[in-house]
Amino acid sequence: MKQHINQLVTQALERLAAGGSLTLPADLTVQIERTRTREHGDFASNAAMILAKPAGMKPRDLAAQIVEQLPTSEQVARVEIAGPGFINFFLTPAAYQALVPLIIESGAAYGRSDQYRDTPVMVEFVSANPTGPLHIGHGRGAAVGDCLCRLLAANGYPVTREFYYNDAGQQINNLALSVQARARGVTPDDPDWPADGYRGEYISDVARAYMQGESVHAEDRDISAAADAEDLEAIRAFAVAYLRREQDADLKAFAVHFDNYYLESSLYDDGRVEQTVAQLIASGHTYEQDDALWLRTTDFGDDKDRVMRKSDGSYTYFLPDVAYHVYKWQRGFRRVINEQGADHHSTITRVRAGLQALDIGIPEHWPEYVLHQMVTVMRSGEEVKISKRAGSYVTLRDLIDEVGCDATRYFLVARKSDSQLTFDIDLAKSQSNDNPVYYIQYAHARICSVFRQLAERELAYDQTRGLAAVERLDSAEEQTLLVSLSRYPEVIEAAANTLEPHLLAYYLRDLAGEFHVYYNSQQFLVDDASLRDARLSLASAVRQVLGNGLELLGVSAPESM
RNA sequence: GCCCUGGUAGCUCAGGGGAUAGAGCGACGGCCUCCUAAGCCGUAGGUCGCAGGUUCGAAUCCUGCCCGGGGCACCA
Repeated sequence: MKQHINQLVTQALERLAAGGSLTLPADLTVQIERTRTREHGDFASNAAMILAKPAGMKPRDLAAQIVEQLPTSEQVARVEIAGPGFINFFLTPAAYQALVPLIIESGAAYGRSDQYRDTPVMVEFVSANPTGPLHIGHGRGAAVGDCLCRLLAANGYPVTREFYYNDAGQQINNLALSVQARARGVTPDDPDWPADGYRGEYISDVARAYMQGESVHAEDRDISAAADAEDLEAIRAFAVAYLRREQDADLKAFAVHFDNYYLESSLYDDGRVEQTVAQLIASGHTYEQDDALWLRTTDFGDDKDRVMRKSDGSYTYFLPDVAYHVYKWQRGFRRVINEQGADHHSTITRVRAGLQALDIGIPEHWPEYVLHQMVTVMRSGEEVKISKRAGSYVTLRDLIDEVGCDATRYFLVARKSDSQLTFDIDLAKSQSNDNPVYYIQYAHARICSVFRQLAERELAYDQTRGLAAVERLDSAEEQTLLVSLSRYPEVIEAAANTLEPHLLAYYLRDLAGEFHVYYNSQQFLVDDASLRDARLSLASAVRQVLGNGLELLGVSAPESM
C-alpha cells in the first residue's frame, strides 16, 4: 500500500519536473507516512512542504499542482490537501477489504518476507557465565535476544543464535573455591570462607551433588562428580557443568534455544588468542609499559589505552573478546548483533578498537549492539533486591514458576530496551484486565470461542461465501481493524530493522484492543449468512495476525482461557 | 571529570521533525435476558525536566544546565 502511494507521488513529481515547473533534487526521497488519525486519511505525503522552498512556491499551491498530476488509482478514493501542505490519501474500503483473503491465504506467512535471505546474521545473547542461576537481568536479555532472532528470521535473515561464556577465568576459580568450601562444611559467615566466594544457597546444592557423585548432562557437556573435596580441578569442572545444566533448564522453561555454545577457553585451545596478540603487535598499535602489553585503543576513539597482557603474563578479558569477534567475522557473519546488559557497554569501544587495530577490513561499527537497562523487581509495592553474592536472589526460574513463561516474556520485551524496567510481579501474575498479556491472548481465545459457538448453534462457516462478501465489512470498527491488519508487515519489518521488539508488543496490544471494541459493537453470529461469514472471515484474519505476532514474541496463543 | 542511557498524565510506559501529545493501570460514573465482563463505554487528569538555538514546523534535532541509572581496573 505504502509503496503504491509512493509511486503515485513520484510519478506526479516527475510529470511536474518534465513540464518544467519543478526541479527535483537528486537525493529526493518522498516521505509517505501513516497518518495519526483517520481524519487525515490513510497515508500522507510531505512532498509539497519539502519542495516548496526550492520551487519558490507556497506549499499548498505546490500541493495542488502535485495532486493535479497524480495518476488515478483504484485504491485511492480521494486526495485532500490539508494543514500546512500535507497531501492526504484516503484509500477505498475495497483496498482494505482485499486484505482478508490475502491474510487467510498467506496464513502463518502473512507479515513474513525473505528479503534478507542472503545476509546471515549472528545474534549473541544471554552469555551468562556458569557461576549461578540466571536472574531476571539475564531474562531480559533472553527475551529481547530471542525475540530479535524471531523477528530477523521473519524478515528472511538466516539467524545463528550463540551463547558465549567464560568457563575458565577467575570467576570460575571463585566458584570452584566456593563449592569446595561448602563441600568441606564451611559457610559464608566462617572466617575460612573464600574472599570473593559466591554466597548463594545454590552453591550448597552443587557441593552436595558433587559429594554424592552425581552425573550431570548439560547442552554442551557431560560429567560425573569425583566426590573428592580436595580435587579443585574436578570441582571446577563439575560445578561448571552443573550450573550450565541449570541454566539450560531455565532457558528451556523460557522457550529460548541456542544453535551454539562457544567457550572462552576454546579461544586459548585453538590458539586464536595468541594469534590475535601477534597480529595486534604486528599492526603497530601496541606498546609495552610497566611490564604490561598495551593496545593503543585511543587511536580508535577510546578515552584511554587498555592493557592486553598483564604484567603477570595473563590476558585481560577484552583480548579474548576481540579474538572471539575476529572468529565471528571469519565465520562469515557480516551482521553480528550482541545483546547484553548496559553495564557492559564499555566493552563496545574496546572490542571495536581491537578489531580496527587488526586492519582486516572489518567495518568501524561492526558488530552491532543492543543494550538493555536494568530490571527492578517489585512485589507488594516493594523492591526485591537482587544480589548474587549476598545470596538473596530473584532467579529467572522463580519468576517463570510464579508468573508463567508467557507473562514473563511479554513484560521483559514490552519495553524499549534502553529504558529501565520495573517488573511488577503482582501485575504480571494478575489474571485480570490489568494484565496486557492476557488481554492479547483473550482476544485470540475469544475468536476461537466464536467459532466453537458457531458449531454449537449448528451453523457452518463458509469461507468462500465470506470472502465473496468482504465488501460488507464497512463499519467504522471493521475499517479500523483492517487498517491495523495492513500495518502488521510494516511493524515486523520496522521492529527488525530498528532491533526494537517492543514495537510488536505494542502493536499486538492495539490490535487486540480494536478487536475487543469490535466484539462488543457487532454480533458475528447473525442470521444473514453472507454477512456472518464475512465477519467470521475478518475474525479469522485477526486471529491469524494475533497468532503470528504472539509467535514472534514467543508467547502462546491459547484457544480458550 | 569523561562516556552511555533515561526524565512525557498520580503510577508504568508508547510516540523520537509534522497537523488537536497517546495507551494501560489507579480515581470517578455507566454496560451482561446478548458469540467468554480476563471485555466494552464515558468523565477527570499534561509548562512533554529547564533554558537557548536550528526549522515553514520541535515532545522529537543541536548546545548548555538540573535530576535518576549504568560505566570509566594490569576484574569480567
